[in-house]
Amino acid sequence: MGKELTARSVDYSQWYIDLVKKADLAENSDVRGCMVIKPYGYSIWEKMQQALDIMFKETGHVNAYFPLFVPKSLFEAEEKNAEGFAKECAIVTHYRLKADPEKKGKLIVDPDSKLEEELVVRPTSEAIIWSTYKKWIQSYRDLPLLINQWANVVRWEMRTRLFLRTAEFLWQEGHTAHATSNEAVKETEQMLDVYAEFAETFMAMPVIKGKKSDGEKFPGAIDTYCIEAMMQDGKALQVGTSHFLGQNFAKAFDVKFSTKEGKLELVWGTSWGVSTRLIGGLIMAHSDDDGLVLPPKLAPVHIVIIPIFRSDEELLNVSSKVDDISAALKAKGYSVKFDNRDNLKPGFKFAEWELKGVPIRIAIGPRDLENGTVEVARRDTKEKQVIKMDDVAMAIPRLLDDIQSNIFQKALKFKNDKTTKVDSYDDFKKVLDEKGGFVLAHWDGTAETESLIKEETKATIRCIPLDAPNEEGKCIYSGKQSTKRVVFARAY
RNA sequence: CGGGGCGUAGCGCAGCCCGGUAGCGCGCCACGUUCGGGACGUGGAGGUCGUAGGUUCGAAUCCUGUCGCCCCGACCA
Repeated sequence: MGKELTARSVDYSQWYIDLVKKADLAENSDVRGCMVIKPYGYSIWEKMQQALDIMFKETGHVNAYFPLFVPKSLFEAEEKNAEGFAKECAIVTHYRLKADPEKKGKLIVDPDSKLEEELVVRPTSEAIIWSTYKKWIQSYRDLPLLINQWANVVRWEMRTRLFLRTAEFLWQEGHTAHATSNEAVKETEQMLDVYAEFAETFMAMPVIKGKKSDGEKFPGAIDTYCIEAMMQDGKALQVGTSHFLGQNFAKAFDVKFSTKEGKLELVWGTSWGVSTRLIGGLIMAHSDDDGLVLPPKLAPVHIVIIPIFRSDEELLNVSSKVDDISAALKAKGYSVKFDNRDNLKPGFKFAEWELKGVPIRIAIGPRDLENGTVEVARRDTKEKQVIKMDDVAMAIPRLLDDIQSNIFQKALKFKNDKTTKVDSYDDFKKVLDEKGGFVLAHWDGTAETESLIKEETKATIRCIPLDAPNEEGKCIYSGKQSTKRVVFARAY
């Protein structure tokens, strides 16, 4: 990726794309706006899925799967939702091709196969799921209904960027139905907490939990909660959302239940999701000029072992030791890769695995065999130490824990250092241009002010933080009264 | 949809202005020397130059159309 670029340079965006490609995570597909996730990139997604899925199950959710296609009449049922997504939908209008009578070997859409009703390729699944929930929910005994699905969705974005915004992406979407507003709000907040915990514990990425302004919230939601993370160029990235839907979808799809008292009431809903964008966030939050830095809890390979050898015989000797070490580490549940390729020199392998972000590298050569030692190098700080072979199985777990927390602390410090309180519009603009990051400022709560600030500075209100203390102040733009600071930032 | 750029070997690119045997680097294959921080030598395989048409004795190169991609905007719960 070239030493002239650093993780925080103005060319961050290009640097990021290059890294995604060089680390073998993903590439642009020949299909417009779509992405091919390569095996190494996908394995990171699988690690994320595993961890999240456990957390969803622990909070009482189950997995199911709903159709990719949403009949247009269902899609338009919840007006705000439909309107919000209308401009970025792929639509199926025909179901058949036929041989082109004009051009041999070519196919055309068969005009006779026009669908009576178009099918929208889901940009999100509320419509199809709530139309199904109507059939599933009759009584308070059917509630709460706590379902998640792992799926792909399609949003026909004008411009795309690997992982951060692609025309098709993978995600999970939870859709729950509840008997009371209070319970649904609790669910919304609980899942936001799950996301925040996942981001901080697994991704080692500190986040701010908050609510979106009315202008930024999910179409069809009463409240949109989100977690916002900071990338190393100081820009914000929304990495998860949780929506309190009120009774909007229940109304649109006529989903009612009988209460214990025999009354018929509309159910209350939530939806929440995280996507493969998390991978982009992970990369941009931790990587350095040598490549990815993966937190141990999400690294597909925890430890790579690189043999140093001159001859087949030396490789054989090293290998037998490696087998012992590798077996001991695997027994503790770690993923271990023995890179015994004989066409590459050790230095090349070091660089390559660093590029891929493997947290720990162990090198073993003839010298180590003599001394009963190995060289252990950690990816995050690049420190190397020589330790006794017998100590490896004990030392590695500690080291991995240390790496996990070190990466988090580093990101936390960065986030805190790049978070600034400002009280005037001039300071606001100055901080955005010179320092970047999150800017905490008073806002009068109006959509007009929000959109004017966005227009003039490209900064958006990332969220109204849940933990913001009440504080009297004046809106930096309009000077009107405000009781809380909100988080502004330029964002991806 | 606007502004800019690019389609030539698996990848990255040169060649095009000024038409004349399709090249370079990386990677790949074989052999040898190397191997504790991105090795080297020798030999080899691999391309209808995005696509359609035109000009020409002859087109990667000139002309026209067309398709696609990338970057910057507009757009983006």
